[in-house]
Amino acid sequence: MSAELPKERAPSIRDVARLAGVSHQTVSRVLNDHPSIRDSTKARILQAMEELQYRPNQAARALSKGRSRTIGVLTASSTQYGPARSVAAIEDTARRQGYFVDTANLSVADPAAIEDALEHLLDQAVEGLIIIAPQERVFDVLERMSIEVPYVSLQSTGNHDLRALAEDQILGAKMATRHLVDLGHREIVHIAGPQDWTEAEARMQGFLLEIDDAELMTHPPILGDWTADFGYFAGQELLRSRDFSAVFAANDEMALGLLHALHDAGLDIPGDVSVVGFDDIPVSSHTWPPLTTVHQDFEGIGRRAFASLLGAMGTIVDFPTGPTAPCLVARDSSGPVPVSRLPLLKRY
Amino acid sequence: MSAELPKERAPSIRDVARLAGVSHQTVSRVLNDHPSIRDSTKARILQAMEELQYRPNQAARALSKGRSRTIGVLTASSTQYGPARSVAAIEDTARRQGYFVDTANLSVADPAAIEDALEHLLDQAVEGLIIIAPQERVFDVLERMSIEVPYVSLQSTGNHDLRALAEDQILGAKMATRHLVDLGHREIVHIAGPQDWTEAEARMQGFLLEIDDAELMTHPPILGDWTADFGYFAGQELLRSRDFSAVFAANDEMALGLLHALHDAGLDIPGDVSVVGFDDIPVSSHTWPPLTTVHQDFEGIGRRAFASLLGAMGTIVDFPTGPTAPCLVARDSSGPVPVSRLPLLKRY
DNA sequence: TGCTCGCATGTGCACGGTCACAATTGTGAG
DNA sequence: CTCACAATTGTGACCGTGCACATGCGAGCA
Repeated sequence: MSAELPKERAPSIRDVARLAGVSHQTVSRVLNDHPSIRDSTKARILQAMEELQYRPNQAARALSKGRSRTIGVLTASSTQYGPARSVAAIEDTARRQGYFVDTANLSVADPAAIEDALEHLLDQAVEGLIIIAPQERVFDVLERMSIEVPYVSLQSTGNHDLRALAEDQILGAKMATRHLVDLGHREIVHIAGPQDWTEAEARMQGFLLEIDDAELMTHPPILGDWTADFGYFAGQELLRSRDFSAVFAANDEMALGLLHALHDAGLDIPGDVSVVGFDDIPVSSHTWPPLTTVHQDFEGIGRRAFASLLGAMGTIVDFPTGPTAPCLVARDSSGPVPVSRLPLLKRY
Repeated sequence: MSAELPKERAPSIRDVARLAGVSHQTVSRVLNDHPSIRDSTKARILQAMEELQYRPNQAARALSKGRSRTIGVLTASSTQYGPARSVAAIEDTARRQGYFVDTANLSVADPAAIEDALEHLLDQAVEGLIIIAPQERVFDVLERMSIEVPYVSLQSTGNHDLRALAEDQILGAKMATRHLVDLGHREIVHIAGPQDWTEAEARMQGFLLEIDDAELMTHPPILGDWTADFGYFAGQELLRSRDFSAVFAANDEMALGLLHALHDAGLDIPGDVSVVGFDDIPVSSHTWPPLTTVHQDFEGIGRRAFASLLGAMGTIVDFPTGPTAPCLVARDSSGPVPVSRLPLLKRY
């Protein structure tokens, strides 16, 4: 904690000008590195800035240029590992490009809250929006408010060039499913994410496509809410009502809850049941047993989203946005289908 | 994605004034709800605003008032559950109070990066700073840059009125340790967090205080880095070199890694070894076995930090900041000390 | 030598609010 | 009916930068 008592105004471009013996405009030119300035003048000005600890006033700049150099990030799940990671990457990339990032977090995703959060971001005159709250409702509100700012959704609704992301999700889910099929599993069930999340849908789609490819059948996926609690609940349900030798959960948290339920029932993993998750959150390699999952490049996704937004804002993008294709990380929660599986499961 | 072609300037206070047939100043008064305005006039102006979709320009306001209504959050670990949760709470509270939040994330915590991030925030003319990067280095940089903005650290260095937080950390650690002592454990080891994190220090301190109170002895704590990977490594080390019946890990991730190592060694939890974590991250209730841990009110901490910052910024705080004392959540990873423990452990 | 041209720099205003102060209108007492 | 005084509204300057345009100056060329 600290503060200066005088509370005087910060030095302005004119203060610098006076000290350097030039006009304020010349100082401005230095700030925007205009080509034609004598080197000696420039040096003098830079020194004056240094001396006064000059710091350009963003508000004034925004006012006069009509550009805030700020983007808004609307997130509905900033406490989850993936989104948090992506947001961090967005912030990092944006900062490098001289942009500021304003975040608005949705604790509840009802329309009023969504609108409130968007209003807040718009009040800041953001030049673009990144949405990490892929519920359809958000887009409804976005539509209704007739937002005049370019926006990009991390989860891709398919309208813009982030489509690649959705494809990655499908691919990842196919890889996970294929992995189980290759291990000999024939009765595989899927615990999906919330219906209105594009990611959840893509993963489910990938699962179903692969099941179809392998000419297998499956029960309708259970629709969850991403939480470990739900995974636990789903596990209990599955044990009560279904025959299966493998489960593909749409994210690691649900997979974790599922493991818990299976353990509770005295089942061996992967002896009795194989489990595969999605995301590769940091604890996945230390669950018991360590979780087979699909690794995602959350940071790449974030960078890509920002690049895409810059594009939509009319800026040419010239920095690496390198996304990585998802890859399967086979650990110990998945294994060959047990020969003696059926009698064991029938008990439940 | 969407955009208006005309690209005309947004309506200003003067446009509203013209439409309502008043002076721009009167409009301004409505915006700042000045007391003496005729109701009829006010109504007319409000309607004009509505009609023009008027939105006050924050940049202009900031420029003329010299206040940005923005606070900066510097975080070094925004992808971890606790900090993420606190940041979300800060953002939420700030928004409710009409403040904007600018975040800068430290991917690496070297002085240059810290300085860069701080520069970025100061460029935005933030009125206050919340630091969630409690490494001492950050404060060194803060000192060196002679920041003129009030700041508050989420982890409390003891200089300001967040001291309560540190006390909570100590208390929580004491509760965890006491829990193990009460179960009959006499050889308890501690896996601590990084040395330069105030939280890690507070938890270690709580542990040592309680051990002392119980007139027990302990090995010097192992200094970790908060990650599950480290917890796993630490577990292997402990098994190789120490006798113990219980471990108190400074956070849940490390506790998780530790569980993994213990499982690998074929040990039963809590039959052979009891484990207690700290934080109560959402997956803790679904690890195997479910983890006994200390629940923290991350949101309360965030709110409290913001309130404290407002105080430092000279604003009277009049909203609930309710922090919750930490509480022990006893699950299945801790149990009575095994009678036949010593011979079993000696093997390692 | 006179004129054009490009570089380096200066002048004045606009951006969209707020503030201090002035002007106008309304109200009640004498 | 008049006047003091409060309630309401208006006027103009200013916050810090950037832009459009003007100016001064030296070089190149006929």
